[in-house]
Amino acid sequence: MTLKQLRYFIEVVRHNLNISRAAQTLCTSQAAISKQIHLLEEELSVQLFIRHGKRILRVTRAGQDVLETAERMLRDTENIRAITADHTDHSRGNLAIAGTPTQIYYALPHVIQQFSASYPQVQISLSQGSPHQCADRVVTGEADLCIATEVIEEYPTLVMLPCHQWSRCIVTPRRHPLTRCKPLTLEDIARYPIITYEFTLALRSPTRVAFDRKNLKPTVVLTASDPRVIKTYVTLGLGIGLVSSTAVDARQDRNLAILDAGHLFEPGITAIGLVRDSYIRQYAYDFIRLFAPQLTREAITKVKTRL
Amino acid sequence: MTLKQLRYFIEVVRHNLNISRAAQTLCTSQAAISKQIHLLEEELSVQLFIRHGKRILRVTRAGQDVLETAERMLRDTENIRAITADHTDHSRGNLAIAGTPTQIYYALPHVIQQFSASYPQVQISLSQGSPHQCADRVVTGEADLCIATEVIEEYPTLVMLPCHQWSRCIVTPRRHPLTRCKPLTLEDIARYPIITYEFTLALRSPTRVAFDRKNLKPTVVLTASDPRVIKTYVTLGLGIGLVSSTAVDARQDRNLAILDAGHLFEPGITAIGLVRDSYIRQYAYDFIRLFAPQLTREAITKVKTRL
DNA sequence: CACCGTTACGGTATCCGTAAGGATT
DNA sequence: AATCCTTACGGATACCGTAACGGTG
Repeated sequence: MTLKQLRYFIEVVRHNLNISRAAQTLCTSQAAISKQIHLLEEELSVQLFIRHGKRILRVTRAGQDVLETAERMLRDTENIRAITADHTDHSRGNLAIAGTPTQIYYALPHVIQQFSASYPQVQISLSQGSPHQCADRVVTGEADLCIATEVIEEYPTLVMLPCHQWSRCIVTPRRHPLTRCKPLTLEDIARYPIITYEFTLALRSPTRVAFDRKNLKPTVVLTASDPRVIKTYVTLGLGIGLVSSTAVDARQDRNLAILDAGHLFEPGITAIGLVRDSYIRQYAYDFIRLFAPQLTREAITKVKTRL
Repeated sequence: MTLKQLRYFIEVVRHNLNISRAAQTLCTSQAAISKQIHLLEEELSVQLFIRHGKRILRVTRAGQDVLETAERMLRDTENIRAITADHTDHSRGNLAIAGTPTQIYYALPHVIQQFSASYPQVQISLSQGSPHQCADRVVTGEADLCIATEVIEEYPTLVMLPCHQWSRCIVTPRRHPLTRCKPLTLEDIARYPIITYEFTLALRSPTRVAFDRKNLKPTVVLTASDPRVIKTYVTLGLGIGLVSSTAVDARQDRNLAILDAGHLFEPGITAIGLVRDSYIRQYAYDFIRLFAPQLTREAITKVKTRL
């Protein structure tokens, strides 16, 4: 059993059981991968794949179980690299962050500015996506951490650290009838077409629950994951926006009216996601502390080692 | 980075930084190990060892951190082997149990008899030692599980599953004056020289606490980890024995008087120890259930994944 | 002097890439 | 017909064991 064999196995599974494609990303030949996997299967005397002739159809049960452990081993090789990199040079390295657009555009710029000042040698890479896409990137190792606008619990290897609460608000064109509703109620809101995030009105989401409780069925005319998109279409008069308060700013959004809706919906929670087994470099701890001061190194280790 | 390199590194550390001895257990040459470790250090661009000329003095801090992760990786290779073995043949394999003499001689025989009847193809190996030695064997991977007479919390990778409570008793030669003390008190016991386990009267142990509370300072004339040894010397009149009730049997120990002391000391707890990350084979789960029926597969996984 | 780690060297085994073969969609 | 996995083969590479070298206690 070699790391290479496990690596190949994992990459084939990740490429939908296509050895040829896996070979491309691994910079080797199909034959090499095929051979190594056969050797692995021989050594373990287990079929990892169910084959039909010369096609790989799916992963066996044994293969599934092996896969989980192999993935941890691969993560551990990355951990070892991170450990040694940390020991040779604290201040140099990469930090890949996956975040939702709200975080990337509104919460992070200030944090990253500060961080970059103290760690000019650390290359930061940002990628944006839905909360689940972000979580995915962390689990697969493409990102070191994710910052999402909700707590994701589907992944056993992912640890979510709650950071901040955030409330929701309604944005409308200026002089919109809603601006005269004081206090603002759910009934008022439900009267107008809504533009909001993809998952805001998903089943059992806090907002959906709030409307359901009053038997209101608001219409959603448009969804987007980027609050700037939402605000643009609100300006065009397509509907009213239901977004996070972090995504609005009275000065920047002068062409919009901002109506606080914190009293109408349960607050949301921003959380940082990490892979449980992953080694966190010193500067990553520092980054997290800039984002959420209560998350000290000790606090994080505690959450990571317990459940 | 290869598994071989990590394996070599770990084994050198385990052999007190002696490459030559490590080479023996690894069935290879000193030169091979030396080279691979240098290659590893080069790839990671980190010194794993502090050397003085051609002596290896100690492990660097970086080396320590790498070691921990490397050990998990090695454990994971064992896990993969166990996984695949489980899928090819549920009923064949090894089960290495480390236990204290009390468990090995008194609690386990019946369990192992039953187990062996349902899994005749599983080779059981028993090793005995002090609770800490047993825990050590599990942590280093020499044993799959340990059964100890106390809960050991020093090892972060070790998960202890409480199984049974046990009480203590006093064994004396027949017609000993103590047999006439009814009810038996701590003061009575403290009047005679005591023969007991090594750690029974350690600081803050339940027994020590009981004596301390009454300001009694019993004398211990002899300690042993094996209750049969203790009983032998009790028979010879050296003193009275303070042992676990599991270690006495009215029929087998006819030449001794057995006095229950459950009302005088806090009960002890028998626990099974497992390495958190380890894959547990089906028959091992079955073995554990034979020993402690409440420890189902689900119960164990729960404890293993949470803290 | 005994022990030990490092370096050098030659043989072997392994692994890769190319290319051909065979199976499936 | 196109795609894809497997097998075969030759060459390059990596690895190991032996042995000599250089430090250390």
